[in-house]
Amino acid sequence: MVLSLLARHLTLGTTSTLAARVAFPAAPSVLTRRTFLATPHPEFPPATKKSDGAKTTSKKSTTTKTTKKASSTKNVKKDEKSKVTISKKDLPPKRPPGTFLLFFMSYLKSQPKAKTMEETQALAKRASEVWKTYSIAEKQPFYDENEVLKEQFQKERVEYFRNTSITTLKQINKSRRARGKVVVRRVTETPRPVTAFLRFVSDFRKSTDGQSIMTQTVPGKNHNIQLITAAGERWRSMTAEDQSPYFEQSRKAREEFNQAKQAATV
DNA sequence: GTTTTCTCCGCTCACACCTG
DNA sequence: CAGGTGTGAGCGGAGAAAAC
Repeated sequence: MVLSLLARHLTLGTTSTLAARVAFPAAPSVLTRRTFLATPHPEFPPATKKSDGAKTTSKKSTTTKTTKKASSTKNVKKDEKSKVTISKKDLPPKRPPGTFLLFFMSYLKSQPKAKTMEETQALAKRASEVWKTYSIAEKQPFYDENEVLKEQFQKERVEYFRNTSITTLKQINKSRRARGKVVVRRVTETPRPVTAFLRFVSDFRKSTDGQSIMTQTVPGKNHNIQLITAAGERWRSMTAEDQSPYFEQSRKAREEFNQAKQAATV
């Protein structure tokens, strides 16, 4: 299992061929590779998520949850004031169907229509069986189609966030939260400038100390957490003089960011 | 709601700082 | 004072279509 995950990662870095994708079907493409904070976070966690302790899980902490809930209630009045009617065209573009779904749709067209729920389920099962027997060459057209659709989707999404007002997004998210769905997050085209400490973390990562931490194996502890913890200790032990270049860089970046923001609003 | 597979993304951890 | 900003590995789950 661990080996297969490792192999998957190694493969991802160098190839995006169909062969690799078929060998490791769940592997995301290099282009769409995402990091936690590069990705916008939900303003509010999904209602179903719960904390189960300090361990690394996909659950949200309860404290964050309650405070977020409180701020949500606080904003209700504001939302009502700026209420807009949401039509279908205001909704964000839908994700494109995956390779299997593209195959599934074409498979359904080639089969007699299902008359009952049981028949539909049987069709889905048969489709998956057929899909599994397909060779790489036979799957290729579906991967190609999916690539085209994905590219189109990325463009549409950028366009959508560029043209959709905050009021509309708030209205959409209000409805989504009510249904227990994850909120739609605006994709920021110009991320905020990096802080002094984060600039230091980036340098620390490249340093010999940082590199050695990343190659150490401590069971149950993420390399990255070790690295940032060590970076925090180092940061606190640094003199103001040592820290000043980072603060200076941060200050400059912030100035530029603010200037660009001002220029954009004029 | 149910079935299928695949892709994408939310979330976790640590840290400090800054903005709204 | 919450949340966004950077780093990234890795897990879990939502959502995509179609039929009823």
